[in-house]
Amino acid sequence: MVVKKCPKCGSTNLVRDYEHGELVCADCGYVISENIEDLGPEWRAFDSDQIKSRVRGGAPTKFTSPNKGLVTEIDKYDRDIRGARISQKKLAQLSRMRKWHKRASIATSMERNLAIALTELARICSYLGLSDETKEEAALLYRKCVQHELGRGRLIESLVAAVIYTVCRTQNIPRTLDEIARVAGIEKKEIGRAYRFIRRELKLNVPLTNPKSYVPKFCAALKLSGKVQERSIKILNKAMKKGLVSGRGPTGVAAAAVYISAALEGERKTQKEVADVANVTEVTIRNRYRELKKELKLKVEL
DNA sequence: AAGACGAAAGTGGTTGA
DNA sequence: TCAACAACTTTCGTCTT
Repeated sequence: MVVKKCPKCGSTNLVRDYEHGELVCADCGYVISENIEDLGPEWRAFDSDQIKSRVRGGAPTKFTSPNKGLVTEIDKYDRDIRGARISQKKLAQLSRMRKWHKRASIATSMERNLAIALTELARICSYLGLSDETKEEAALLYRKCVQHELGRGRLIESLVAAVIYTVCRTQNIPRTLDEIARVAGIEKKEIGRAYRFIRRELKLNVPLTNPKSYVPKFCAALKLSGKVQERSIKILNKAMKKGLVSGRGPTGVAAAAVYISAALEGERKTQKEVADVANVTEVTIRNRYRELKKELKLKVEL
């Protein structure tokens, strides 16, 4: 995979905001591109040699389809290979073949489980606006869970939700347990339990949620400028050095930083507006805001 | 009238015995 | 499994713009 760097500060710690198609530097807040390009393999060919060398590659292996994308399908183009029409009798036969071919391909119970899980996974990812890359990562992790026989005595859906949550955390994509619980239709408590379980069993090292990754999301929702984003990131960097971040809810910290930055940049939002998009209360914003103001000696004029 | 502020009491989750 | 604990929320009264 191509590792991109921030042109401003050189950091590789980039955060994606898929809802608004932006790539943002987590260290200085610089907005790198309006449209996130496809980071997957490039299948273009520029001359005939390349065409020859690449044409037999086929599509990239997909973890989201039950058979990893390597299917033999009987198509629905009811002609023989010369393009002549097929008789009614043959047509019925073909349709039966299609049916059984399809059934045979999801025959074992594990594969049936996967088929259900991956459908659900695709649905949730789409609702959460997650990229294909993230979706594939989640599908891969789900397969790993199945191999390790996690998920026994657990709803398929809660494992799927937990896997998605895990991948979002590792990829620094700002999605809260609440958001995932809402679209998955599973209780937050249940997802959290499944999440801790797979983290323990697979010995995953999931980093703490960085408040910085929420900044682009909140700013976009509040229609705030890139200036505010950069400022928020700066504030959060300082806050982290002072230890004002650990132990506190990442959304609350991020919300306070955005609230302060908006005021400093003359794009003031009310505490309630910020609180709503961050899904915390005004009181929490006030508490974090007070800490930040005190420790960082910020001069915020009302 | 609306927003900002903070105190006090209540809630749900984590942790350590 | 239970109790202590910290973070967060709810609620409410007061002050500021």
